[in-house]
Amino acid sequence: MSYQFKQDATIFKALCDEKRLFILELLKSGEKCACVLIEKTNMGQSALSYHMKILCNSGLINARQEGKWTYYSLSYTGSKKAIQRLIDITNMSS
Amino acid sequence: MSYQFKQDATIFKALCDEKRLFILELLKSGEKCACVLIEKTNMGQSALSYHMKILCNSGLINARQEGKWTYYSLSYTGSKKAIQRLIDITNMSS
DNA sequence: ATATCATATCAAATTTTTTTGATATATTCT
DNA sequence: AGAATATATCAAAAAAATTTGATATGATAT
Repeated sequence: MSYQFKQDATIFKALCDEKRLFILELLKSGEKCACVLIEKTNMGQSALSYHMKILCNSGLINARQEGKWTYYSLSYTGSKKAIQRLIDITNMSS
Repeated sequence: MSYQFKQDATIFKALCDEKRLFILELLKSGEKCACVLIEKTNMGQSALSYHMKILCNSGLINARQEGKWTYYSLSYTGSKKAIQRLIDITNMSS
């Protein structure tokens, strides 16, 4: 399998889980601290950390460290790229 | 988790596997019979059938029966919907 | 310096997804 | 009708993803 397929799979893997979709939904209203996400999602701390890593690796979100807190936000660039890839994959560019 | 998250997860689940991305790539050049996909993907028959079911359920592809053959093709409607959902999820509509 | 807090990482347990081989079903061919 | 073919489905095995609890790391507060 090509590098492109691997890359694309990583992007859409991030989107194929309901909990991660809920996290993205929460981020639509703006940057959130991990602690807020833990609270709103009712997830354990390490489970949230696991999901945030998958989301970060996909490029769909950005992480920012501030002291002992980590803030997450939707990535404009990552989102644009994901949409473009989906358009390509589904042949909707032609 | 809401119905919408479940629906969206089903769409992106279809896209998070390299083999399914390869199948979609093959379909970009037009409708293909299952037997052709088996050949080009080097998959077992039942494995292909499994993946095609996931792709069909996502709405991204259409299946058409003709005699003993099944033909698959990209779904324009499904693709458009998937792209729209991704735009929504990533807040790129605003 | 020590204690506390937020988050990351690890390993084991659990759950979900995928593969494989066998069988079922429906269609065509003889 | 009986044989052959294409695909779907099932159940078991294998592989991958997720959860959980414990521990590590690094920052702030006392």
